[in-house]
Amino acid sequence: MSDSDTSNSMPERKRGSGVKVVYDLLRDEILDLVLPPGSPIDEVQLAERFKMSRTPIREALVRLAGEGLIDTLPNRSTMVANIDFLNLHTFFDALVLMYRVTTRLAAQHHRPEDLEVIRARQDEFAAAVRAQDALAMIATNAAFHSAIAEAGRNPYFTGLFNRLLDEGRRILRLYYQSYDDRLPQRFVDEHEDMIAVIAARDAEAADRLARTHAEQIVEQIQKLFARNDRLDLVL
Amino acid sequence: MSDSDTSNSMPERKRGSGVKVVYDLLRDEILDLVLPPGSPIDEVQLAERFKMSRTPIREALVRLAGEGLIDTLPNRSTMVANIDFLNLHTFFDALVLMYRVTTRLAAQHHRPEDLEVIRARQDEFAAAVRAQDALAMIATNAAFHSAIAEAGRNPYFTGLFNRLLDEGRRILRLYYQSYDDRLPQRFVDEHEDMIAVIAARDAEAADRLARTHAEQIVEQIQKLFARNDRLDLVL
DNA sequence: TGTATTTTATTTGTCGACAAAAATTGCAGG
DNA sequence: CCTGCAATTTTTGTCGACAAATAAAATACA
Repeated sequence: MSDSDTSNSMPERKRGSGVKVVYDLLRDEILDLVLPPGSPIDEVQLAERFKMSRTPIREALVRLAGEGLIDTLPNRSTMVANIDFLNLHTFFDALVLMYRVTTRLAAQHHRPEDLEVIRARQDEFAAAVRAQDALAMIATNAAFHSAIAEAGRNPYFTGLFNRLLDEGRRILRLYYQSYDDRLPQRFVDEHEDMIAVIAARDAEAADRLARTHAEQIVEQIQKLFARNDRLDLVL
Repeated sequence: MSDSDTSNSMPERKRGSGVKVVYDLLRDEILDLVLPPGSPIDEVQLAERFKMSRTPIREALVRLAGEGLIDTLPNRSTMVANIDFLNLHTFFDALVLMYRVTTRLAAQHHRPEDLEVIRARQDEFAAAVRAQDALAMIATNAAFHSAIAEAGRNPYFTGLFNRLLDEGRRILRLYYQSYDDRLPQRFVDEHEDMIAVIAARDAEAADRLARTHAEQIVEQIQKLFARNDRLDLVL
């Protein structure tokens, strides 16, 4: 055996890092649907899984609840937040608007180093499309647009937008785990166009492109829904 | 003596209510600048002030940190979040856009009972203007627009908008506590116009009105800043 | 006197335990 | 067999205590 577990009863974990570990992992598991919507969350189970007290677990849960990723009834069980399919249009409205405004702001306020990051994300997205890896497409697409939003440098918008992208990741994964459609190559091309107009600092064109791009994505999602709604409607 | 403190060592406080009490009060004190930006927050002091353990205090602080009302350095002191005067334009951008979109959605999706609430808020705002109570104006104005946003029924937008209104409350209070300018009667009239176009379900007019209204408020704030900047510039 | 280093004090993160609330089970009576 | 109540188990909110990390103070040394 290696030296990693010889005389080691210390937690080997730095003070204050516990919450972050739990928070990050739970967050990923929720967004990846490893913990599907409605799953009960047991504090003591998590406590023994991470080998720490319930206190840091609880703090992580409070933060997740603050972001709307888990629902917590007082004195009652806490569970992974459900997806409100009945009001999806509010999600789409917000998503399209944030696509537009963040891309527009990126065209206005980006700095040279931002473009490199955006370019890198686009390359990753293109690779995912080539590999026809639907899950990777979802993740890299979100990262691409998040990078654009960061270049816009408005923390209020990036905050909301990242939350929307997270929620979208959950929604898409819900369908792409059974149907591995490949997102069209067109999205890759549109991303290229978006990079071009951002680099050219053309705010109007950026807005226009982002809008049509977002609306196409929304349409794509709605198509998936229409196709699946007659199968597993479990209201 | 009455029977309220005879044989009463019970906390007289319901289980689970502690966090909410602390959260609500701290939140109000932060927004009202009773706790000015940069104030240190001492957990144990709060604990003895509210006569409870540090645990619920901590949970309230985590939630406040999630909303950006306090900043918390790991293993270091936590303090009331500062106002980023250098990037106020990002705040204004977000505020104007949310004014527009929430008012537009209210015109599209409001129900009859929403109008009654909005009307009530507007009356309160008008009363505050008549009384020339600047602090009440700030609060009732925020409540008025928050009610409009609720009528728009998009939780993503209302969430961000309420946060922006909170931040605006802090910013305004910072100046109105020394300068009790009276916000012009024009705002009252514009509010009336907004109610009218919302009731008429005229989304375009609602958008237009909200935009000019918001931009006037921003202008008002910027005037205050220009006037005060040459006095207490403490960079 | 000023600076570096050790010592003390304060504060924060974590823990185990306990008590209240809800969920579950067991039981009695119809 | 079902229904309503009592007892038990499980789960959640709170507490006091302890230890790590940092800040402050004290001391040593140049």
